[in-house]
Amino acid sequence: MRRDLDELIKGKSVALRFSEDNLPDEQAQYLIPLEDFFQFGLSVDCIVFGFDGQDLKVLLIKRGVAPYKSYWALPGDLVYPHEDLDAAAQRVLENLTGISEVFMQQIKSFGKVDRHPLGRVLTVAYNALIRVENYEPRAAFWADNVRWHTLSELGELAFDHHEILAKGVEKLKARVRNQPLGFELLPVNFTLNQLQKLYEAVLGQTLDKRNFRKKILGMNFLVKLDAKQTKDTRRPAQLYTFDRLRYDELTHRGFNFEL
Amino acid sequence: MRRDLDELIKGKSVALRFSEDNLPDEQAQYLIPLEDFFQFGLSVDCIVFGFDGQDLKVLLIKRGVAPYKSYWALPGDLVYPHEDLDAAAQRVLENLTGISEVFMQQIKSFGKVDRHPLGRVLTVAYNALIRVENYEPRAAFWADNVRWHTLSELGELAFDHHEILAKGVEKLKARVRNQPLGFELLPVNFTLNQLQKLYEAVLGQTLDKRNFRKKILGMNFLVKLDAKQTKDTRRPAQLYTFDRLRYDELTHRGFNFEL
DNA sequence: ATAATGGGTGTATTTTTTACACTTATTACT
DNA sequence: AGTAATAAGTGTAAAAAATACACCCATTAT
Repeated sequence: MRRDLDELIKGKSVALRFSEDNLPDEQAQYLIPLEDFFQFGLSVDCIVFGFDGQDLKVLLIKRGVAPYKSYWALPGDLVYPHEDLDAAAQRVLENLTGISEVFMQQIKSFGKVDRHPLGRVLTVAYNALIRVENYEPRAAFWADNVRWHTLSELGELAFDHHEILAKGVEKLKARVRNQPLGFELLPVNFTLNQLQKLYEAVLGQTLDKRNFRKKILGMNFLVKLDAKQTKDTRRPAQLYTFDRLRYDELTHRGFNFEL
Repeated sequence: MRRDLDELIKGKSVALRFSEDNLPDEQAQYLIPLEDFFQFGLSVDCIVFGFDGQDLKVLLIKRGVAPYKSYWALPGDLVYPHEDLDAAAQRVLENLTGISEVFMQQIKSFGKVDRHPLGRVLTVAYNALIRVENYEPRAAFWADNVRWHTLSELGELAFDHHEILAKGVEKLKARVRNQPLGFELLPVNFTLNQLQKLYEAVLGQTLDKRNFRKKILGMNFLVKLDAKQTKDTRRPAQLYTFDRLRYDELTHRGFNFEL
């Protein structure tokens, strides 16, 4: 196919004038050989993290189409030609899983020549953090199935998604050391033990309960609620919520949240 | 031009078989509409940092071609269709400035629809750190001029390069807090005062001399040399060099280099 | 009533960070 | 040859942060 396209655009150049933009006149014309230019496919892949109270999970879809049909893969697809990158990430995730309006951050781009069997496709990976309670992932479009996976129980993934996922996890770990986590992954109201479990899951190490509380509470971005947890627990646990304003203020000052 | 290309590939799809790859047989065929696929241009932009002993500098080229002819810009150009991304960054930098074999890290991709006046071009930005002494940048290809610029003295840049540069500086600052800097930016042998000046330039704050030395020396990746600095200074300064092995060992253990 | 379970609390010790001022080796000048 | 000027170099005490550590509490299930 690469060759088909090459054939199609070979030798063709386009001379352009841009009347509408603000370039000086003599610069507004530019001759460009098509074959140098529009040679690339562009996709986005979303690494969707969730927390079930115990383990850090990642959302994968089972591909219903070739290539890599019936392999588990990160939710991802081609970007539309007239769509911004960040918007594409949101759209693709919604199309494939039904999850919308999600906190997302660009992680890295992957551009090996042969990473996609159909041609030269660059993919931009995004980390997404979601509250599992808020979303019921449902397979759509060409996804056969959608499911949360524990990081330690992954089989072979489609394309180079294993490498991409590893990078996403690495970035998440780096992030948790510099800014508070939980806004996005925990329920709006949560207990300190839930928060600690989350940190332990992400960092992959246990933390001292008293020291953790001292530190977190000392950062002053948690608000103690009147309510307590009423669930099946034994002693009811104090509920907290994040003080977004206070947090933004702190991050703006370059505050360090390292545990 | 967008329209010209649209015209060219409109309605065309390609059915493919991949005999050479390792996909199961029934997945090896895939029908793909061309207009969804090869719609994107891909470029790399290099943010080249250097240190002159006083200020942090960035290497810019003066564009000799439209668009943005005679604007200062980050060295960057289109990626070849059969070229890996990281390789492209090295090649582009060498083509435009003569600088080769450089330490580079991918920073971020920029993909706004309108960021390039000629069409949809995604760019992947790289941070490069170089020893100014080792390279004599010379303009080549379509570069009219190449020059080191101080960060505080920048005019308007081509494309969205101002945004890209800002991101690169931000990442450099974040990096200097987690791993030692200087391997790439300082001469092989250097004095502690040079190293301190570098840290101060990157972090944008002054540091206490005694505390800085205590900290840096305590990390044990500096080797005291027999030589002293013979230059025009007053009292001759002790020269040091980096112990690369020791440093790699530390980074591998997740050591924290924060000042 | 009681056993079981996860929730909650404080202090002493060690380590790290910070603040701070004078002496030394050289060059340039007279 | 003496002296002024300049950047290099050095240690300690006080404050802050990190760590280690063990028991009581409020509820549910039996």
